[in-house]
Amino acid sequence: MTAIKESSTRNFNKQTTAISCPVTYVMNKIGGHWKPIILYHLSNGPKRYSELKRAIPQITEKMLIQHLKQLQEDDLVLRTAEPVVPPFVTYSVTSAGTKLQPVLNAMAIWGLEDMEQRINGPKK
Amino acid sequence: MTAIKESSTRNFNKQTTAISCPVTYVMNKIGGHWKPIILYHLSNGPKRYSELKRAIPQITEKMLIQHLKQLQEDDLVLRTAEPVVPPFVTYSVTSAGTKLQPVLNAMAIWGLEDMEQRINGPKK
DNA sequence: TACTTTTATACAAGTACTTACCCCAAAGTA
DNA sequence: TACTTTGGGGTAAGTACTTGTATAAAAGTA
Repeated sequence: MTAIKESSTRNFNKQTTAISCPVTYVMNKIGGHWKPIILYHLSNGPKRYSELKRAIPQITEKMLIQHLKQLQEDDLVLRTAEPVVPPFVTYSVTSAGTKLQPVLNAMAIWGLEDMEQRINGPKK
Repeated sequence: MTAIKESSTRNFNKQTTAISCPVTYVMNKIGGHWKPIILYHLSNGPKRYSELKRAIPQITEKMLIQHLKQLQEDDLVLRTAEPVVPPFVTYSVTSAGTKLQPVLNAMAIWGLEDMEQRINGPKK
């Protein structure tokens, strides 16, 4: 997960901004190219690690695991492992993750509308 | 604005994901640590470049200009320059930027609630 | 003349994020 | 024995994002 240099200006800004700006706080949790997609695939119900991997073919395993871990730390996703061999691990969204869905939907709606206007021009 | 390597896998993923995932599309527009803050300061009315700079002391001029440019390209912010010396430049939000405000608010509300729960624990 | 103000631009260096590739355990199966 | 399956871990390299510092133009002012 590549260590972060605590003392960097960048990191300091990130920390302090996240505290004073709730929007940045949210973006730190769902930013990056893969997290919204993972959350989307999990929103239809729990999925196994390998199902996610198949559902998102472009993602590398490294990225998938890394983001799943971060989403766990942020309490948006729950990991359930059964101690069998081969392993059986299931991921699902938590209640906090569920409450986030309307926000993601609102973003999606704006995004779709914006894309459309950019293609067709503003409607009369 | 540091050139982007068109052929990189990363850039390819970014492009294709933005097309198929409207949430990522939105995040590409308002992601980064400074854009939401700039939009917030502009939401209360137009501001001059130097006013923004004073309002956000931690930001470097480089970052401020860069993000303002990107916001212009994304049609979220409007730049109005009067041809005088010294320059007089005003920034304001466009209609697309205004329509984005409710989304930002929804994010802020979720963020505040999430922060609170994380501090006080879940309420009964 | 020298210095200030405003709105930037250019270049280099530092830091973070992503990708690519190789490795592992333990049980089941051919 | 050799190979497959599942859910990962580790390291290095490539790419993007942020910061830091220097510089500019043209008018006004000390």
